[in-house]
Amino acid sequence: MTIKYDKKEPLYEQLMDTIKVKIKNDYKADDKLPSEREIMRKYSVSRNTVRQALNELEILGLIYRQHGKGTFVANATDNPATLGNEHSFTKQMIALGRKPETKIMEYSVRPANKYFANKLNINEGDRIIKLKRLRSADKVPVMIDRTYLPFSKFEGLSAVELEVKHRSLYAVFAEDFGEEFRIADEALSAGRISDKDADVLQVAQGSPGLMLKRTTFNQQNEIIEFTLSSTRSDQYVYNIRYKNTKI
Amino acid sequence: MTIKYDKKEPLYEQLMDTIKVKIKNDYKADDKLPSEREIMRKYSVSRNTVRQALNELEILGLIYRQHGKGTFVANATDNPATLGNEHSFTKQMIALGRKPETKIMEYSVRPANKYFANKLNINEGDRIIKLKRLRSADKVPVMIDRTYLPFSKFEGLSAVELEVKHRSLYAVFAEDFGEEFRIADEALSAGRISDKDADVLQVAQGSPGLMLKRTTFNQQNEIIEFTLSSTRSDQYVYNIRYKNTKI
DNA sequence: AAGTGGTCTAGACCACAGT
DNA sequence: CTGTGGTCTAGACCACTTT
Repeated sequence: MTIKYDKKEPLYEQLMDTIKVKIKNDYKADDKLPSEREIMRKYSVSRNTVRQALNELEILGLIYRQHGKGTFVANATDNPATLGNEHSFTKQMIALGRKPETKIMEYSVRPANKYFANKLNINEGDRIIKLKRLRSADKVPVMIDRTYLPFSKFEGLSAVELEVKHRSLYAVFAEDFGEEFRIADEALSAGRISDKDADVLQVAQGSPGLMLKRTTFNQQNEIIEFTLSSTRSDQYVYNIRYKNTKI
Repeated sequence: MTIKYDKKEPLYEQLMDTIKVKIKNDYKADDKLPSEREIMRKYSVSRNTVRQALNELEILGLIYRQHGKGTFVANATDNPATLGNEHSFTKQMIALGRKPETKIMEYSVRPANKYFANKLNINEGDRIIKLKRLRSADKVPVMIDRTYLPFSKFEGLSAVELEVKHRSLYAVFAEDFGEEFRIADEALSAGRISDKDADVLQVAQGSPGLMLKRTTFNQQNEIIEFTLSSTRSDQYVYNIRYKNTKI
């Protein structure tokens, strides 16, 4: 792996990606990385560039540093991403050096029953779009999302945009439908993965899973999305960073 | 406010504090800060030093930058609720109309093993305080917290303060020890409640539970707390509200 | 003493936004 | 075009850890 000037990507990002791959393939937790000065010589970049790459990796929780001792690989299962407040599955997985994939298992339009009418704050019988997606990382199934959308707001939503063009749901909401989200409420709990989902996620029946419900509101405070997610507990950790804003 | 070389504090931290005060007193949300080059001249520091200070403020969520336009004051009330407010177990239960109770099951001082030394970023063998607490709501057991603190920072911590006087851990940290938290990283996952905890929480063995790890950093970025929580999935839901800042 | 990460300088050029 | 933040270099010295 070499670092090139002519690429569009900044040097420190190329360096980050290179180190990410090495962490994933060659190193294990608490292994020592080469010193900043060694990395600098090896890739012919300045020390500031090396430090910029390492700073980002530190923020992502992939490495930790000890003054006077060195830079070490963090335990990936303990502290995966801290990613600000990034709650996009795809971006989280990329940040962790894993290859995300999303497969649409179902795309249908149907009348809302009482439960979903209530969740989307529409009338029973109004049409809704149901989108069932399997999220994987490095070919390992991680999460099943069931997303329910009011048809009236997203008529013409194309599965192709999501699956083939790899656009995020929020990007399509904003760019194709002018629906910018203002608030997203998430509720996390633990439960047993249903037998049907367990087969898809390739875990034993009765396995525990992280369950997530999300309700998203647009700028006019209308509900634009209700999603139920079921997640393999051994493959996914939900990270949140709280900042004390009091100065 | 001036920046001085002779102080122990690095220049960029002095600059951070100076700008923090200005944000608090002189600016309001979305106000434009002076450009990096202006700040550089004003305080006679290099641009890298200015950028280091601004990077930290950006990570803290106090400012945001726009390429080509400038640096602006962020809205302080954004993104997830700060700890000590809605995410205090006690306040959350009160908000739900339930009567919270906390019982200290264990309070001990012991040498840190490798795992906890690593988690608290101290040396193996350094003393730590272990605090095990059972949280209940309306007499129903909900959560077991195991909190580990560096003894060097909290020598003299009294269990009485917590149990009898009903003060929160964060209140005691701040008021009795001058340790204000700056960042708290939480990792949520699902798992099976251990047999020992299942007895205490009065659930069947093997029941799923919401597992939480929290690492708290003080203003100097030192770790002041590491907590492991095990929660009854039928009694506790973790809620987060995301707000969209941009637009 | 030697090696590590942490801080700092004084430059330079690039990419983006507004005139 | 000017001014902004973003990236990058080639040095320097400091603070900490281990030998």
